[in-house]
Amino acid sequence: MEKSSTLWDRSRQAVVAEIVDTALTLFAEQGYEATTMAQVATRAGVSQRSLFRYFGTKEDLVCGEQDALGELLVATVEAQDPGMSTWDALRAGFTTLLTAGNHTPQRVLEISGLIFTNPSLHSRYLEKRLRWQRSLVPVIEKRMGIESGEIPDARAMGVIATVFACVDTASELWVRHGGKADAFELYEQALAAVRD
Amino acid sequence: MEKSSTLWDRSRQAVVAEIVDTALTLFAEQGYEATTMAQVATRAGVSQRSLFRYFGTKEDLVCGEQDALGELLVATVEAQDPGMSTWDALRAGFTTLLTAGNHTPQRVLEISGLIFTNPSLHSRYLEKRLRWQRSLVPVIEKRMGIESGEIPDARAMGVIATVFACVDTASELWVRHGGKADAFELYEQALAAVRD
DNA sequence: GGACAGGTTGGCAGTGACTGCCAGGTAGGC
DNA sequence: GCCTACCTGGCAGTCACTGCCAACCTGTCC
Repeated sequence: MEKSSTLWDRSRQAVVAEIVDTALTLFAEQGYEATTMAQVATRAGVSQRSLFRYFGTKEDLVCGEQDALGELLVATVEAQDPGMSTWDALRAGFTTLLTAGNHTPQRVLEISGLIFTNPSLHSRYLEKRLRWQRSLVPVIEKRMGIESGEIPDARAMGVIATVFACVDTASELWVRHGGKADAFELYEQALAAVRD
Repeated sequence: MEKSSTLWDRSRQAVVAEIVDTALTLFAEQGYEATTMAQVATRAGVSQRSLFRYFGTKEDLVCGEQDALGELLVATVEAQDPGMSTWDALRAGFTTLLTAGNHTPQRVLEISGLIFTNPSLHSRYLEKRLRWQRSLVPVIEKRMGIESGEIPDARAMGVIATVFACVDTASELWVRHGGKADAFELYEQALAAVRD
């Protein structure tokens, strides 16, 4: 059972990767909006119905793997030394994400470019990021010595939202510099301006 | 020409207001997703085609007026005394927004609730907010004594994004407290936690 | 080897948001 | 009254996405 499940998983992973690949190629060729799911399905050699089973939405073709990264982020932040400052713990989390993606820098730039230039993709991405923020709340509350209630604490939420805001700022500027700027440096600049 | 345009504008405003009203009623009755544009059109007494001419998308039925508020925000921030700190200028902008809406608190709560509970609405809202942020960049750069280039400055973008993050935090918590909390106080808490 | 059960795939028909096009109406300037 | 211009409604079409059903493939138990 384990072996077969692993086998299936592997073939599934391969199919998913190939679909993403053809999709990104098509997006690069014709643009995101102009590419239909039918085209992606045909080119990738699966039925449209199966395509929608693999990726619930068209946007997931681009930001589908975000969910896994979110869990990694939360886990990493949670694993940081409790003595470390909240800011440093969150930075450590994002630093881990930087190296966790299994994509080449070119591909990351390509995907990020897609996300930042396409409104519907961008909002989808923001929505996913928001889920990360929510799942970080208890972790950060604990770290800040705040008792977790049913409704999050404004201080914890504010800190989390701010770090994400600066990360987002850095990402966008990194993309607009064509990947030539140092994203980490941009993040530090943004956060320093905020915290004086 | 002026008079007639005003007349048209007025009737147009009335139609728009009535459509929004029926839409919000339907959303409250059946939920946002479960309500179709055809229903809204029929109930409001316009054709589906005209409904889509008034509101380009279903989401605009809820967050359509945001664009006007964005311009007001930028204008207000720009009009603040140059001696005032960046943070205070931005706060002044949002304070103006608080009183600018022509809705009752109940309605604001209803709309905010819709936005925060519905993912597609929420991301649409975030996207609009992002456009506000972009248009604020030159204003804030000037205020911070930074020369505006083609690509925004990380410090200015970071500060703007942070203020929006805290405003968003305060709004969400305000909604989750059923409108019973002081949104302004929540904002101050969030920002204070960020800036130590 | 053959029946069986679980999960996977493909086609098909449908819904709902949204758009382009065309015909008809309606208000304002002459 | 006439013409121009804009607004409106209806119609048909596209596209993302879903439910349903039949075919299928795979490993299992007899």
